[in-house]
Amino acid sequence: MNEAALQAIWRTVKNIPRGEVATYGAVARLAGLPGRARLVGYALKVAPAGLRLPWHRVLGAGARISFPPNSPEHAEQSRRLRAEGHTVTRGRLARSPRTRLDELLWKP
DNA sequence: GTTGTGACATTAT
DNA sequence: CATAATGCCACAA
Repeated sequence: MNEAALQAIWRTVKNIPRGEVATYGAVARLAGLPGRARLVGYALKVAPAGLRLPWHRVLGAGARISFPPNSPEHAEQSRRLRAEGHTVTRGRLARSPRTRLDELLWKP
């Protein structure tokens, strides 16, 4: 197992502020694990509930929700994102054409 | 050991 | 828009 990496990922996700979001790739980079986006998905999957991670703020490339549409997880993530002021359309965060994705992403 | 799968990303068709 | 090819790697079988 790789406890250190998981810890780094969990710590990073925990630091994403309310109203901000980050991609799996970005979280991996910020955690010092460039190129290991898949590990982030795994880390979130196995994260202890007690950590209270804001997992809903982690999106796929293009600000897309990485759960199948109509899945309970997808619904839950959408709900939480909307609760933080975002507009979710067809599984993605709404962004006007002029607003680049970078503007929505968490930049520490 | 190998193989298939997956909360992924990027680039190229 | 959709696929495919790579790269990545933990895990289960």
